[in-house]
Amino acid sequence: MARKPKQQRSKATVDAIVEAALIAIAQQGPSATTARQVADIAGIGVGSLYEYFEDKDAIFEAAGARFVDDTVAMIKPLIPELVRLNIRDAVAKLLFTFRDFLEENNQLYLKCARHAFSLDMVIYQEPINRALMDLFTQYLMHHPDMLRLPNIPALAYFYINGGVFTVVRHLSEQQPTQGFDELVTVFGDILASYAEHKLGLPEA
Amino acid sequence: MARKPKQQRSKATVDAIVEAALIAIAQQGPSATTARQVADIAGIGVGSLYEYFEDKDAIFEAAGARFVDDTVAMIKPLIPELVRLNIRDAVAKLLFTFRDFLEENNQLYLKCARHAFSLDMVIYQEPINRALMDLFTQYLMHHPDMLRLPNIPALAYFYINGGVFTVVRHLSEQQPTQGFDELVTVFGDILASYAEHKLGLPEA
DNA sequence: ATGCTTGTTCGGATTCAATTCGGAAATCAT
DNA sequence: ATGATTTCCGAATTGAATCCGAACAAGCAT
Repeated sequence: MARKPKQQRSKATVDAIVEAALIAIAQQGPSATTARQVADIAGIGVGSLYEYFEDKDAIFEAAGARFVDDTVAMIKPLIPELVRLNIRDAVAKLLFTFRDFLEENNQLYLKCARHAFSLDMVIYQEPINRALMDLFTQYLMHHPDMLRLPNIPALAYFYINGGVFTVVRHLSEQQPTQGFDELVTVFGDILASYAEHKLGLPEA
Repeated sequence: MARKPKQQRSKATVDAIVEAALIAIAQQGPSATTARQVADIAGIGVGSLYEYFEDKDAIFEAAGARFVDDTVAMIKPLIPELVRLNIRDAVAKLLFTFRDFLEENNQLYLKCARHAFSLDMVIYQEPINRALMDLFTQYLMHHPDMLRLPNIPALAYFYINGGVFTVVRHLSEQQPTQGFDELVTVFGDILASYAEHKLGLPEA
């Protein structure tokens, strides 16, 4: 970004640009949105875009960062509560909250997330994965039996990466083959089965 | 523009364009590759690109289609063999074969796959999912006990979508947190645990 | 308030990639 | 081998991305 916004006025401009980028991405995806469109939506001149952003990609990265930060901010406060639930309930609570979050603002974030899984973009989502990994870890700490599970890192890797992608894809589906509820059940069952099968029959 | 190649000569040109597109995408991703680069790699003039493709996106779609067809062609013949194995072995065999396939040609396909998970592109990958779904279904048919499993469609949806994404992401990882082998083990265990937990203790 | 410095906005000018198109070259059919 | 068809191409056009210096606004003394 060429400059740092010093005054309140320019902070608002940067903010308007990021918001506009999210709207444009949701509407048409990043590759189809032009700089002029973003400027128009933000209600500013084209040239102003480049005062605070190196190029179009930098704008999209900032928009992605906004999404990621909001997502993390949604997950973090849930952790203390989720950690006390059994696996199925924790998974269900998390997924329903996540869905509601993605559906907000007329699916603004869901429609953006559709474009976020190019593995080049995915690095910017790392904070989300870290937050979920944190949740996973803290859950294990509150259920020490589960620390005996084999392959915990690989399990978490698959569950988190595969889970986020699958949920976003399912919610984006035009005509889903099955309901979200069934998916939530399976998500919970898979993890619970793994734990119960590998350990014995714990879990209240 | 958008003509059909009639002669052998032009078929070769179209082929060269598709190959060139795959190479370019692997190197820099679609949004960073220019029409001129593709033409240069293919060893043809820029204008020739537009004889058989509407625009740059159409070229990328064709490249994607090539990848998808090759992938399906890799999966299909495996099915009869996989269907006779126990879950863990079947999953392992499939994943190792899939990895080798992605690693071919100096990771050409792996490096392309990195860019294929934007959910706009993902529709073109549907044949891959169908092939995997077919494998899943036929596996169940050969192990009829498993037909009693609850939520099979949702299970398959999560397992296939999440699995493909996770594998490609892991293989693309610069410095993986865990080995591919651990991931394969978890993939097998997760599915086997679900089956064994839900049914009783089947599976040889 | 006034003058000065710094921060901000903007749109015309520039640059570069995508796409078009008409003519030249190759292939085909007779 | 000649006319018809197919293919190839690169110069010209188009449009989006980016730059930049003039014009405007805010901060801050005095």
